[in-house]
Amino acid sequence: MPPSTEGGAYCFLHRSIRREATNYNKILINNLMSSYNPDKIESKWQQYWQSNKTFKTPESHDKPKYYVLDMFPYPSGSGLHVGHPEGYTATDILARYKRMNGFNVLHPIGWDAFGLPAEQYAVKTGTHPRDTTEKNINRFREQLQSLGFSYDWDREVNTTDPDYYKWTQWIFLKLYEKGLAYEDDVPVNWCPELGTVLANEEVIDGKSEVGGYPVIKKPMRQWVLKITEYADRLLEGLDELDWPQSTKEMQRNWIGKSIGAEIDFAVAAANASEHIKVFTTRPDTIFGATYMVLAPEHDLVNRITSDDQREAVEEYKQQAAQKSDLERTELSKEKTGVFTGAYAVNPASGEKIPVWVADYVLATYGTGAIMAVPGQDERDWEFAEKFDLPIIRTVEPPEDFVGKAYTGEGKAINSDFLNGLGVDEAKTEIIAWLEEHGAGKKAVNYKLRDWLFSRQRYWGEPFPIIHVDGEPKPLDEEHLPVTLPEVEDFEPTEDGDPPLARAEKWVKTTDPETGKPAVRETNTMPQWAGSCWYYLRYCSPDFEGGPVDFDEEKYWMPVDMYVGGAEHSVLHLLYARFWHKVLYDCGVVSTKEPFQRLVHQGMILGEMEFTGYKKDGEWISADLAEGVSGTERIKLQDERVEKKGDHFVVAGTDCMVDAKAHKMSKSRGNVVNPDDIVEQYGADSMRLYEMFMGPLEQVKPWSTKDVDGVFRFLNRVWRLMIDEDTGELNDTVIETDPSGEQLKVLHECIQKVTGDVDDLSFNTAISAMMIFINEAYKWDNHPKSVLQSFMKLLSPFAPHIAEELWQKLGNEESIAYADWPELNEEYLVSDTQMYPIQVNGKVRGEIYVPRDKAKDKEYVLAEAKSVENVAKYLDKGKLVKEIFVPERIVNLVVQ
RNA sequence: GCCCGAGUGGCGGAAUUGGUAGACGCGUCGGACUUAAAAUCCGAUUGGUAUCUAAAUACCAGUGCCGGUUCGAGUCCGGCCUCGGGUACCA
Repeated sequence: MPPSTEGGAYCFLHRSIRREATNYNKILINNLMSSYNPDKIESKWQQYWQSNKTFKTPESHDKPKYYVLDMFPYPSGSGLHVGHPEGYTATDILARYKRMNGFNVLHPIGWDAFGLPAEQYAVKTGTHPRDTTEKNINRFREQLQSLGFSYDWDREVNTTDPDYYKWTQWIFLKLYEKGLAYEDDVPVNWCPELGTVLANEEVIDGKSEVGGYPVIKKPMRQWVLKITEYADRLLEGLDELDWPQSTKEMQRNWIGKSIGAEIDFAVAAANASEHIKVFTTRPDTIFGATYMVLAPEHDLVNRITSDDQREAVEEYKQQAAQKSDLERTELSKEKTGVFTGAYAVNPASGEKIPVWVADYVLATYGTGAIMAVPGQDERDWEFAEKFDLPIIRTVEPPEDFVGKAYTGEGKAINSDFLNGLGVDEAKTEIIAWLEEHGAGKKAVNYKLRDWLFSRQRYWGEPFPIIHVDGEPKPLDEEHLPVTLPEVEDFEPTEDGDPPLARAEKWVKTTDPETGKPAVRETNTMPQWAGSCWYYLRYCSPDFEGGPVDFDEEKYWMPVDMYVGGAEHSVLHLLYARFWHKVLYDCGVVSTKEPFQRLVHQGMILGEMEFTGYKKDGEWISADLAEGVSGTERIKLQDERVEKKGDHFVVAGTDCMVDAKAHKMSKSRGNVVNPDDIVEQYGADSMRLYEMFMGPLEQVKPWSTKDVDGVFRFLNRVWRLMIDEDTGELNDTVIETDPSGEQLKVLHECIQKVTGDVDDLSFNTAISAMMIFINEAYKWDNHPKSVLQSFMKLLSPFAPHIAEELWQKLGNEESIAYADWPELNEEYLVSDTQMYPIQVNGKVRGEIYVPRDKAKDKEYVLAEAKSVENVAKYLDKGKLVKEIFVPERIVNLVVQ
């Protein structure tokens, strides 16, 4: 994935309890030798898993499969931050859980390793991006392994590996073959000061993110992928996916399908052969079209502008061209435009209407021209009002309607043969009429643009394209991969050509087919390319006959669970779906959609911060401080703040403070480094805490002191079983038949954990395990069978401690493939049933009834009424109704 | 502006179909153990009122705000407010 916010080094002052303890006397140290020691057991089991290849993906297809995937990371220089392990822990729990439930699990990881930071570092230091990338990957791998994730490391993929990008290039050739890749002159973000092209994300307010230099649009020859051809299929495919509604909605909006009509308006000027084609979703309002607008970039502008208006139009075009996209929208409150001097004929009414140029019409959407219907369009109304153009309502607004343009439902008026029809009927009617008169037809439009697929960068996949006689020509498959050439300098050339142009020997080549001189394509692919299909490579990472072995794809795909950040809701997920559908059409894959279920983990924010404001040395309220000059922001410790009403105030005052958890960022200095947490508490605590914080998909503030809670829990688990003096099992851990109570507690835990893991409610699953341990501490014996079952429940969450204790309980095999405990509902039933007794909906008492009477309405009601505190209410009034919900509640209604 | 999501103790959160609001954890307070500290263990912890004190019990209010449906609403319906995310002249 493209780099997101990166973490920096952050040093924790909070020191480990275990570490501190080492300064104390010998006895203590001896004890510590047998106390819970994550350092020791975690490295032991990580080595065990690795040397035994415990998590090697099964080769056979004999069991049901489960493919659980993380969005692979961009290996940045700052290493993992605490956001990464959140999703990774969730998927790891699922992977381990499914293995124990008899699934063949594919749980891989890899590196989205092309990208800008390594290249920028190369520009600055001359270090080859390959070296930077390799170093970063090694760091990431180590960090991931230190968290005990059960990835199959034999299936690791790396987008920068020529053996991988060979197939990225191969897929590009398929796109080219199918006519889905073409060259076009496209305006790009060109920064003259930096002498480079910038990605949209690198341009902020029309200036370069780095240096703040102006950025202009400059047309350049670019590769473009025809994703628009798949717009409909990308839209329809969404329906069957188990994805967050909001993400599907965002993709739908992005594709932006709208159904309407294309209508031709004849130009009523001297040279009357011209037509203006418009797209509209409201053809029913055509009788209200009182003028037309062309985008400033529209081809027809020059041809139809009258001589006396030419100067004004030219000037307007100039102005519009200089505006950045942002300026255009920023100034949107005030509409601008110029009359062309030309008129067109409304094909429905036969009226002559003026044609204007205005930048509120976008050249890139629809036909770049509109029929303006101020009566039913707010923008048109605004424009018409400003330039005093006629307004005709063609839909009758409701009587109580107050406002300008009316865009709602209603009967057609002022519309000749459409009068009286509703909006939908009128649309159908007018489209038929237009088609009949050759003036228009039904049409569909999309917001989705074709995908600009080339970058003027070094660190990306080279295109498998040469140019012969100025024409692009694809290379044959046998010439793949086209590997990146070595260059001295990673910056663009002085002419603005991409860095690859510096590799002259590489660029100048010959056409292998004809022997003619040829030049190689010097653009590279964008970072999205590698991430568009990596999930397929995992199915058969060493396959040499194509991007993926069809049989493996057929078994493993689609991805059953895909977890990653919501920031990839549109682009990555849409591009990957697009490629997947193309590969489906090529017969490379058997599935129409790659990711069946998708979940976004919520962002982890920094620790809660309190900020107070002072002016002239006095506290002032935060809500008053904004915009007041000379205020001073002061970060406050927790104890200097107290809650008053709905908000927090500086202790002892009425001055409000800002209480907020902020996004982690280097500049704010609130980045938490997972390494520090692992060092202090161990990987199991880290995993457990990240899952215990709250629901996976929710945004949550980090709180290091809360890690103590899960760390204590693991200590309690350890001590329940292990005698700290001997390091052996406690005397209470014995081979014996569990009591009914013990079975009840265990099976309640089994039920809760199993259900919660299925629902991804990891936080409540952990809470259920805590309850189990709290209960188990009350027992004077601990049957091994019960503890074994509990260790299985714990193992997906805290695998190291689970393996260690599993072994201490006498098991020789890893717990990773132990059978998940089976729920026996019989054990859940207690001897008595408790009923809360309400009077008029308020709880006034509770009763316990024997199990065999639990559903006996007469009995329960009689018992209920005999409760002293209930009876006193019954005495006061008349019992009018009795509500009895079996095994739930009793409510007595008294008047 | 539009589209999504969320508002529950001092804090993170729980309550999966309308059925005892605050599980579990953090923090805080009190106690036990200890020469002492740490660790550990036990108890209390939404606010208020009443019963002489304590224990205990009872009652009232309480899930962003206002209203509704229901025997019963954190949960359902209508109208707002606040925060977060996305998107923005898309005809």
